[in-house]
This record gives sequence, C-alpha cells and structure tokens, in this order.
Amino acid sequence: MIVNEQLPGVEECEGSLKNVLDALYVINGKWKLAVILCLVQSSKRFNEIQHEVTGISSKVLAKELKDLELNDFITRKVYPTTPVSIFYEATEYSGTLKSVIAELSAWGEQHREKVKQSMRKQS
Amino acid sequence: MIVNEQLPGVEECEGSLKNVLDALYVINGKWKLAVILCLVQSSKRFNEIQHEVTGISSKVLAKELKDLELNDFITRKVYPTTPVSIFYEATEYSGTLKSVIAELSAWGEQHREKVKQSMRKQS
DNA sequence: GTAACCGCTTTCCTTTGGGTAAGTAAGGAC
DNA sequence: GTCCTTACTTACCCAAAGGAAAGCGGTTAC
Repeated sequence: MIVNEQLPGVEECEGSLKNVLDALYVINGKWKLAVILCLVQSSKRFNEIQHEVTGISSKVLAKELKDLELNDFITRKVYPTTPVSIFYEATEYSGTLKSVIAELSAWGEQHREKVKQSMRKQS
Repeated sequence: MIVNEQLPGVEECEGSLKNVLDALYVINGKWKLAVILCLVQSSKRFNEIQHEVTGISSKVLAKELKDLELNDFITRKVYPTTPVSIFYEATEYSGTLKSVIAELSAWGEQHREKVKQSMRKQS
C-alpha cells in the first residue's frame, strides 16, 4: 500500500468530491461557459448570442439560458420598447466563477502542452 | 449595452475558453474524479476501487482506468505474485489537479449553500 | 472435479445531450 | 394581405454515456 503524503487525505477527498461534482454539474456541457463568457463581455439579445456563440442552435441556447438564469448567472431583462426587446446580462454572481475559470484555464493550457510534448516523443 | 468592468475582457475570455474546455474534457464524466480521488489516497486493486467508488460498474471502471492511464493520471502495475495482482496508483501528475480541485470544491460548496438559501426564501 | 475469485470483456438496453428543421405568436414594413 | 423579424417551442432523430447482467480465462480452495 503506497500512500502519497503530498496529496490530500481521505476525509478531505470525500468531502470535496461532492462539492466538485456539484460545481461541475453547473459548469458542465458544451455551451454553458461559452454563453457565460459571451455575456460577461456585454449584455446581449437572443439572436446576438446565437450569432456570437457559433454553432449553437436556438433550442439549445434557449435551454442554456433558462438553466443559467435558474442558477443566477444571468438575468433576463425585458425592455418595454415596441416590440419588446429582451436582453440577457451576466449577474455579479457569475463573477464568482472567475477564479474557477482561471484555474481550469491554467491547468488546461499546461495539460495541452504536456500532451503535445508526449506526442512528439512518441513520433 | 452594459459592460461589466470587473470581469475579464474579450481576448482573455476567448483565449481561456479553449483551455477551460480542454480541462473539462479530461476531468469530465460521472466517475473520473471519484476514481482519481480514490487512488490518490492509496493505490488499489480493481475490485477495491469498484467497492469504494460505489455504484460504478466494472465495464465503466475498466474504461475509466484506461482513460486515466492514457492521460497519465494513474499507472497500472502488475506484481508477479501467483496469481498476479494488479494495482492502480495515482501518478505525480494527478497532483497537478490539486489546485483545480480545490477551486472547484470551494466554489461548489458555496454554490450549494447559496442554492439552499434561495430555496428557503422561496418556501 | 467443482466452485469461487480476480480482472476484466461483451451484449443489450436506456438515458441524456445535442442537432435539424419546422412552426408559432406578436408585431412592423410595404 | 403578405412577408419579415424576434424569441422562442415542438417534433423527430442520432450518437455517446452509462447501467445490468452474463461470460471468460486463469488460478486457487476444497
């Protein structure tokens, strides 16, 4: 039995697993982060988002927007113009994802580098 | 058009999106992190893992172990006992996930608290 | 022999995520 | 009246993920 002292212990792991899975559940899917990042830049209308997040269908975008609103990452605002215009904007709460995204981004980048290197070695 | 100055800008977002998606691709799935966390505590045999990660089927566990080995998170070690015993152990590289897991865990925890609170308000 | 255990693999089935395309209600342009 | 736009919804389809259960080759126990 080999125990790695540098890594977290049993209790810490089991406690955090639930948290991590909860976090991933929210962040997960092909489009959620793309939509959040799109709206963090500026608030936008449905068709604008669909144009900017290339490849997403209206069905999926509608679903993602509902999910994100339920999780309080974005707000749906209806302006009483004629006809009404509907804007989606990122909430302050979506800012709490900043450090999570930063960590994931840093890790993802170094991981891609590592994969590239190991592919060079093999060829 | 409302721009949130406290959040990252356009370039930063678009650059990091790819990295984040790469990271999520590796981490993703119902079982990967559970298996990693299980093996980080100590190296284990197939049946031990299957017992500890409750609910995983042998088919899925076998697949996850292969994936994790390919991505260099774990090593498959065969010991020449009779019969041979096969141990899986976490590599040093799986330690690089530590800060990612820490962030995800912290965020997931506070998010769950927040969801609980907003459910109390509604009821 | 027979049964059981280990480390899987195989088969079959269901669920989930997502894609395509069409439709629709409300309003505006011509 | 007819068509266009906006913000979706609906219906149908497909592929990948995952679950259940059985099988399998090798080995040990009795």
